[in-house]
Amino acid sequence: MEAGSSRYGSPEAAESQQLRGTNQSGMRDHNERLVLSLVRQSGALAKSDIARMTGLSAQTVSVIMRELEVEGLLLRQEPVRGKIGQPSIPMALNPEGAFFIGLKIGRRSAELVLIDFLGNSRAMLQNSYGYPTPRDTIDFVKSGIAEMRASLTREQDKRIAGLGVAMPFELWNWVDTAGAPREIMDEWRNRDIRADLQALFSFPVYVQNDATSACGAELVFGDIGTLRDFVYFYIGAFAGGGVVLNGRLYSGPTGNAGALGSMPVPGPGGRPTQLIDVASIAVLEKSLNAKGIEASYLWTSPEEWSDLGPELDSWIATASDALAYAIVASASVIDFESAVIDGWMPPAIRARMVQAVQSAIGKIDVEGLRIPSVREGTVGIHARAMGGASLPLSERFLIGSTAPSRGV
Amino acid sequence: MEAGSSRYGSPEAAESQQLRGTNQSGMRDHNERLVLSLVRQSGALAKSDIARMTGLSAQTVSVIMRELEVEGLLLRQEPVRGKIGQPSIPMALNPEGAFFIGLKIGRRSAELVLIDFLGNSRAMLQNSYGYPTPRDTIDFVKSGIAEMRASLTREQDKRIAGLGVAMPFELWNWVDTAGAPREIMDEWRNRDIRADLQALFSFPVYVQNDATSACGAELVFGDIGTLRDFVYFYIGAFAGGGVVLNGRLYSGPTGNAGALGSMPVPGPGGRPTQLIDVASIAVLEKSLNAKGIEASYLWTSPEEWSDLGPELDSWIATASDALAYAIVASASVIDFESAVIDGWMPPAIRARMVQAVQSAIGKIDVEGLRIPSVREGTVGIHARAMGGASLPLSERFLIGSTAPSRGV
DNA sequence: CAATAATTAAATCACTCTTATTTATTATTG
DNA sequence: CAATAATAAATAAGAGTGATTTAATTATTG
Repeated sequence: MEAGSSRYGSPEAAESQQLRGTNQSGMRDHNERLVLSLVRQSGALAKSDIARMTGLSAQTVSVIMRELEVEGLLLRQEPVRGKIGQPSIPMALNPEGAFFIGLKIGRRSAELVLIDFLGNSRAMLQNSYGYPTPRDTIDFVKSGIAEMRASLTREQDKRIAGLGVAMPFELWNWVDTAGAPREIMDEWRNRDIRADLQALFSFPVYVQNDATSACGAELVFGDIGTLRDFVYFYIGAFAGGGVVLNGRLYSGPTGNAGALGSMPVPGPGGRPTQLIDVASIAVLEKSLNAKGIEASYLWTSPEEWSDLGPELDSWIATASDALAYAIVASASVIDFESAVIDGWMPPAIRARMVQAVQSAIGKIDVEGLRIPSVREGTVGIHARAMGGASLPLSERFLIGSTAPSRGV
Repeated sequence: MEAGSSRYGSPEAAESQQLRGTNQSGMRDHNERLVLSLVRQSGALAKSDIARMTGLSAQTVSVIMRELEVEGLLLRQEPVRGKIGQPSIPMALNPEGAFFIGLKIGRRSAELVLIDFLGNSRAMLQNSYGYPTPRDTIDFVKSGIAEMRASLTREQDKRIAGLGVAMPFELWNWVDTAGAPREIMDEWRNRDIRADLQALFSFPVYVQNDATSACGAELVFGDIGTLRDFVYFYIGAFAGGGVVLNGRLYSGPTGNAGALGSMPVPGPGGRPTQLIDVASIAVLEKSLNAKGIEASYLWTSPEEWSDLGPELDSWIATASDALAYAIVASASVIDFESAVIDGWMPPAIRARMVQAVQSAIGKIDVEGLRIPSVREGTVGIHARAMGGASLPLSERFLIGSTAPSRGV
């Protein structure tokens, strides 16, 4: 069985690759998603605002938004007075409009998160382990989701729109690094985890690369302003990335776009190495362990690391040099506006890394390029699970990138 | 005046960035483009084929294709018999359906090409120079296009759909390399060449990066089979690239996507350098000149280079190492299916380079990546001018990437 | 009260879909 | 080999959907 392309995907992944025609329901669907996307971006918008922004007629927008209000996806806000003319009525997303579940499968732990339509976390569960097994993971999901659903009203439960799973690319190749038995890893390789989970639930189940998911969380829930094209790095036990093009998460033909951990970079002494070998928490842990420093709190308390001394400083330095290099290389493939860095680390450390990366970029020859600005991620440590949850949200309620032309 | 984003673009570039709604004419436009794209890809297709491929109803396809036939864009072929049922009538693109003009502005010469709807070259003009000036370029375009149009019937002339200009990113930064006076280069910087050309013609004028254009030519006219995602390298006086995502040329938010010449790569001795500094014809020329070998025929006869000896061999070796590295780095940003290499060189040399690149990739650590296959470009030396011409074709007749959902 | 802007009802228009029909061809039967 | 059945392509007619246009209503400012 071919791995990869069949690993990631959605219920309809198979047919979506084909070029399809558009009909009226496709047109309406597109316009509805457009309205929801704009309202999400702006907080709240009046129908007349939407009409201006989309070029649709006021009447069309009126019909669409009334329907979205009836469906419980939009909430009427207080009329805005003070301007000439009839006061406008901003429409905001209804937090209770839909719910989404995200699952992150990591090297040391799994996370389940339940979020509402605005991306607020409503419940979160964790499960730690030495290494993940399919059986335990499915048990965790089964009981965890049951517990979460018990906290919802019947009305809310009906509005669960899907489960998104964020997991690493070819997790079964961890044999060496994770200290897991080969037969467990082979189980991961040979099992279709998406299908197994789909069998448990009536809502759709999606699977996506974990770092790509984190990137999706930044896109949908993060504070990115008008940013529409960026490259994203998530520094966890390993390092990975994601790519946003034209306001849309781009996961690539095989779902492995943004495999930035595998980017070749000049290592210590100029010898080429992979980004993941210098810019990951696992490397930091190893260097601490080598000095006899116990560092398991790196995994357990990402909100606050204790004083780490010079090992941390030199890790930040080498990791940032490599990240700077990877950003420049990425910018020569796609002219990203920004590079966003987040990870399983305290915000203060993240801020130091961003600063270090910015100054490291200054030392690289960037002629012929527009260098993306470097910023911190705004979602933080739970970005992967949140990103999993963002997947059904995007699939169901958000718009694709290239706007179909409106015609004249 | 801000350079870059305002440099490249189309007549409607300003508004197209906005998220627009879709209406019926947009839907029809989309479906028409879809039909034309599929017919272009397949050579000729019956209405029933299109209906199956698009998911549109047979009747809808019938109406659309009849109209395209009346407009002279499609040609009815001989009915296909031998299968059960009524014989199908394949519809092919009408070569006379539309005409396009491409202009390449290069370091040593400009090229004008007139192509038909199938991409066949109908006329080609060249203008050599030490360095390009805006005034001479516009004169060349004016007289060249007048000459080309004189060869067309009145009917054909009416079907010219646009002019596409392929020129380097920030051409005015050639001050050092091209030996051109600063004031000429500043003229390039401060002038809006697109507007100047647009003033001369009633059809739309587009401008795009030259290597991106070459990539577009490969996409639209090349023999790429079902390839839908690839990274493209064009090795000319300088080196540049392009990116195709989901079957569509991706030029990026500032039009500088695929600036692969600026990709940092390990140079001779492991010191980081830019791809352009090892993999460009200018570098080859310099190394030949250093040995006292006159090499101006590199520019004048790209179809056949004479015996070049060891300098060529070592150039191919270093260039290929760097290309291999750039391909791996690109693959960690986007999981391209293929890397396509073309350039201003004889096909035999191109073939040697591709082979060398393939074996060089084998020596790089590619864990966690799916390595794209490496292939030769199929358009060849005139890819940039052809790509310019492909720009109005794409804008007017081809489909965007993400298929708008068809709805249920 | 005049001007302005938001909103929406009603009528209209454009485009696709469904259904049914016509036409052309191959496959099968006696 | 002629007659019949099966299959597939193409299209006409009518229904349905959704956006647009037009015009009216409402709420506010100055």
